[in-house]
Amino acid sequence: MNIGEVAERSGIPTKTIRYYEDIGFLHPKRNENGYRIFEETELHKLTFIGRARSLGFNIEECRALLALYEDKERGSSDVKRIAAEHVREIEAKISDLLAMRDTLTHLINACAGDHRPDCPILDSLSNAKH
Amino acid sequence: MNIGEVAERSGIPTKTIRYYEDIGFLHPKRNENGYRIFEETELHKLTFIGRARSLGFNIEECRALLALYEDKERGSSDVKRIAAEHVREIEAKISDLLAMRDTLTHLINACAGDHRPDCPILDSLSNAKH
DNA sequence: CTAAGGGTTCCAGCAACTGGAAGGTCAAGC
DNA sequence: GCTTGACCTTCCAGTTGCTGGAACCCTTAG
Repeated sequence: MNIGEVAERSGIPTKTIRYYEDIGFLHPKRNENGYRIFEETELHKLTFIGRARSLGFNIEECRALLALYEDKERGSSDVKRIAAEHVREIEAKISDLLAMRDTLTHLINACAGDHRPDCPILDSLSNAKH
Repeated sequence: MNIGEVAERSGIPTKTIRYYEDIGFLHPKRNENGYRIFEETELHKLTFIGRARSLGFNIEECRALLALYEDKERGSSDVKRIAAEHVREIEAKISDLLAMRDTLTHLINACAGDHRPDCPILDSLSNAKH
C-alpha cells in the first residue's frame, strides 16, 4: 500500500502520516524506488491514532496509548488512568469555557448594540471590576 | 514607568509586553539609555488586552477590539458583533468537549481497570464503530 | 514525448508566547 | 572605585501538531 491509499483509508492526510513517521509512530518499509510501503497493521495504527486525536488526546498521550495497545501484557488499569486524567483535563477546559461564555453573554446582554458609542463590553474590558 | 513596573501592574510578563510591541499593539517611547518608557495609557491598553485574552479573544480579535476601544466615533454594535461571534465559537468548543467527555466517560465505565488486558477503551480506538 | 498524477525531501510558517544567551545600565554597599 | 545584583536590551530558538510550498523523481497513458 502506498501512502495515498493509506491516507484515503485512514482519513489522515499524507503530510500528517509522514509527520507521524518523523515522530516515531510508524516505521514503514521502503521499496526500491524510495516509496513507503504500508502493511495493514500500520493502517490500523494510523486509524487508532486518528481516533485518539479526535478524542482530544495529545501526541504524547497517543504515544502512551499506542504503547499500551501494542503491549499484550499490560493491564487495562493503565489505559483507564490515562483516559481518566484526560477526562479531568477536558472538564477543566469546559468549565473555563463556560465561565467565559457566561461573562461574555452577560456583557452582550448589557450592550445596546446600536450606533451610540457607550459599550459595556469595552467598559468592562478597560475597567478593573474583575 | 519601566517595563518591569508595567508588567507588575498589568499582570502581563515583560516578555509578552515586548512581544505585544513587536506585533504593533504598543509603541512605547525610549529614553536615552534605550529603556522603554510607558505612559498610563499604555498600561491601560495592556490591561485591556490582558482581560480580552483571558476571555479567550485571540490576537486579531484583540486588535479589532482595541481599535474600536480607541475609536470614539464607533457604535457599540461592532463590539457586540465581535463578542457574539466569539460566544458562538466558545459554544462550539464546549459542545465538542462535552461529546469527547461523554464518549470517554462511557468507555472508562466499561473498562475493568485491573490487571487483565481486556480494555474497551483500546478496543474502541482500534475498531471501526464510529 | 509529454503530461498527469503519484511519490520523495527539506524548509518555512501558523499562534502566542517563552526561555536563554550575551550584553548594557543603574543604584547600593564596601 | 569596584563589585554585586537587579534591572534592561536584542536576537535566536523552541513549543504543538501539523500544513504549504518548492524542487525533484517515478510511473503510466495517450
